Amino acid sequence: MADIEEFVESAGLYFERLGLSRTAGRVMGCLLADTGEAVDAPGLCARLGVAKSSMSVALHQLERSGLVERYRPPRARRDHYRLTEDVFGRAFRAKMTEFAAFAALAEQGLDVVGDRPAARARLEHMRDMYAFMAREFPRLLDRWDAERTDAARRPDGSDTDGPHRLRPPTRL
Amino acid sequence: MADIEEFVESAGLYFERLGLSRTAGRVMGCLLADTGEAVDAPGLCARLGVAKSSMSVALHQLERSGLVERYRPPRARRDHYRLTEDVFGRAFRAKMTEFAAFAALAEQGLDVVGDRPAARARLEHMRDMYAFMAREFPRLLDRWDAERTDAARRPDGSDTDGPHRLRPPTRL
DNA sequence: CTAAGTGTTCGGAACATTCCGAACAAACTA
DNA sequence: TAGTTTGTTCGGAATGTTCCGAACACTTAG
Repeated sequence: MADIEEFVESAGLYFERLGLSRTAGRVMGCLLADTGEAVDAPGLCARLGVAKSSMSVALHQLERSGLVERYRPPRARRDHYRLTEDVFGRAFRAKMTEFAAFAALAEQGLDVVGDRPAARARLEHMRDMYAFMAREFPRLLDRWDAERTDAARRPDGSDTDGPHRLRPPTRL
Repeated sequence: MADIEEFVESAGLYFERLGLSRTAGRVMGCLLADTGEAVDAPGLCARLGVAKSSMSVALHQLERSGLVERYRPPRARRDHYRLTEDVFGRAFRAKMTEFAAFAALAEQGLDVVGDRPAARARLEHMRDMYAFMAREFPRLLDRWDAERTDAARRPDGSDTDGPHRLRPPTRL
């Protein structure tokens, strides 16, 4: 423990379960804890010991899922990469679309199931529950943002609870 | 479209993205839309065309994740399987543990990262946000249950909105 | 006690995915 | 424009996963 290498590897595992590739997860680990703000592809290749082709697809993956953005510093020859402004908000929003997808799956089931009442009730329950979650989850995000800025306005700790009040609202 | 076979296959894909195996996902599709309440392993094997060994591990997977439960009807020789009482609630709760896991990952990062302020702020943000979600998500489930039973008490449509009021609260 | 039936475990085959190195395309410099 | 650097794409090797069939426990009926 207490080893950065292990953290990067753990991040690889964790983000892999989210549907990314292993190396993409390791890149996330590097961007989160190890490297500074501005990294380039060759640096990440050397850091993780992977070919630049693998790094290319991994970075594309991260870019398309909105977790990482690419930018070109003025007068620079190569692209640089950094975490998106609101990485975790995007990750949560991805979860939300997952909920919507399951609601759609239930809808598809309702289209093909006959009139057996038990199955219909089951699928309607599934559809409504996932739709409810897809609808309410963004509001949870809003609440998080609200409490966060609220804690920033009163950094004396006068708000009630939650660990999120302990820090200023640094826009990571 | 409008084909049960396609729905079962879609369910296989969708639940596969949740970490289950493909056949386990197909079994979920069958239990959701196709088969009746009580199915046995040989029936599912014939229905999906898989070996009974694969079905055994798939059903174990579903049982350990709490989506399916096994029971033995009185005087029956073989086990039967059905969806858990609160399948989707359990699925959501699994998501919640995923949030907690990511909070723990951030904590691990805080243990190994030095005192670079940017990285610390990033990881603290990550930890607090995921902890917030892990904490608040169950309350969303509670709200769902509350509105659902509320809609059941007043099935005249006097509650405001949401598709969940359209059905009686059949405990699937 | 014997035999039939049910469920699990294991080794190997089939399958899909990931990754690397090399070839390719594109952009910038001189 | 020629040459260099950066980034992407592609075929093949390697890795990991899933599935099947067979062998193995365990239970129950007769």
